[in-house]
Amino acid sequence: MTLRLYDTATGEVRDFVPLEEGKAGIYVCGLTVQSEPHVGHVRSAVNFDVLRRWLAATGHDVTFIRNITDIDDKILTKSAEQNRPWYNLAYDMKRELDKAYDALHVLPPTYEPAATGHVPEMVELIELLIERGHAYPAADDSGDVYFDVRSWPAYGELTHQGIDDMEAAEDADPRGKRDPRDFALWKGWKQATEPRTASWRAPWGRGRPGWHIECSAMAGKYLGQAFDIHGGGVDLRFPHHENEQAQSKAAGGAFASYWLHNAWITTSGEKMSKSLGNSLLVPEVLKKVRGIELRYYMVAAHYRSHVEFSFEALADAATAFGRIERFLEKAGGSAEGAPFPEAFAAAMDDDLGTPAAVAAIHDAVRQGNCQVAAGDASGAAATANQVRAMLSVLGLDPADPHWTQDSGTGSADLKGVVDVLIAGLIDQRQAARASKDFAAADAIRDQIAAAGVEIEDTPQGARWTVTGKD
RNA sequence: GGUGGGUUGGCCGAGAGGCGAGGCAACGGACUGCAAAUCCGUCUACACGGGUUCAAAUCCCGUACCCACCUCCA
Repeated sequence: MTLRLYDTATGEVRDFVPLEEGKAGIYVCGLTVQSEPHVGHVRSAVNFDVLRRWLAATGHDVTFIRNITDIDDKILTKSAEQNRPWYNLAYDMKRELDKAYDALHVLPPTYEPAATGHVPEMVELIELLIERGHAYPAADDSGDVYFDVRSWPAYGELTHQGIDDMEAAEDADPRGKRDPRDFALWKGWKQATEPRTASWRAPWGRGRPGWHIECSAMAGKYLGQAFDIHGGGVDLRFPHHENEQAQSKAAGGAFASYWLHNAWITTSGEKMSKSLGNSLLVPEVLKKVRGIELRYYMVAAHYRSHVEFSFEALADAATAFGRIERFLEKAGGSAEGAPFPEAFAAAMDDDLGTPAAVAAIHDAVRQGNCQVAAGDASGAAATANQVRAMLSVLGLDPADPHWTQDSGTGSADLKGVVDVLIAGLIDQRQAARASKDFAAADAIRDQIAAAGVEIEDTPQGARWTVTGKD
């Protein structure tokens, strides 16, 4: 069984054949750090995190690059409004983003290049494009440099569009451009309105890079002129990815073999976006559910499906995930070395079919619960190992230290203390039940429940878990 | 105007010609002192109108509605 991926460039599911066997190079467009991340942003990160984990789990040595765009128009505008340096705003937002990724257990990339750290590479790439006749300095004295779309016949191939069918931007300022669709590789420094710190020296005068050239330069630097997978949100297909590909190919590289695009999380039917102001910020959502539950909610839908966000559906997902957690608490098991059930591997290989993969997990949980009920402890533990192996691929193993450490230092000590206290109450309740004083037994159960601890009666006696909910 | 995606049960959400995804909720049963948890069962849906086929949620034609992109965007 080989991994098959839906390549948006060709519009079909294709076998994944890496350029170099056993390795995978992935470039994912990260964020422009101009405001706090919302759940849509982390969905994208989670989707590609799952891709990366599955590739690693199936024996690939993965190089995963996710960039940070830390200079652009919006960052400059916002920082001016807030009366602080642009790099301070970008850095603050970058830290917020890291927190959100961490809360969802999105693994850190192999490397996370920032645009401002790669201006020389971008300048070099632009020079090459000018040499090759695919770019030109603006005819006016703006200091801009544009990509010449008419010089690149394949322009539009990624998104299957003809240049002449594209609407030119209504607000496009044609000054200096040969074609209104030409896009900026370099933006000349506007001395009147922009800080000098946001400009760099270049053969065409001071300025800063355009958005698209950043990714071409950074992908080329860290993954080479040809690499395996390029990912991002669907809205980046055009213009961003189209332009990236045009630049990199015009410069002589093969660029990405596969293009993967994840769909939206919408709210009230519309795309969540900074400009629409309908964003659900990650910390807000995490007040209602744990990070692992939010991640489960995202993974339970296919990455190419639109998800209409609702707190109701999120609560359902949290309940469903609770089933899995309860089973693992009962059955134990370790995370090491369990093989993936065939249904799970087949689902993941089929264009990362996480919904079917989650269904395979639930099937295993049901089987494991039956083993627990039948008193088959070793069978249940073996099933639990499988469940944990599957969950790990999705970044959802509740026993992963990443998820267990966040209850604070000393929680292990605390658990020992609570265990003694609860055990005393459970003994009292058992005594009451033995003497058929059920009113007293139920009173104890209610008392414990009020503290957020749930009692489960089993043939081996009562066991307790902290639900944290009432 | 061009390009891409969608419409599935009470809800979320898979599937892509036959073999009832999965979860949540609800109801019934087993278990339990009663519950909870767990297990078993019930609820047979695919926007609309045609067509192809032994067989269509799936393919074809048409219609309606929704969303995204066309140079800020995960």
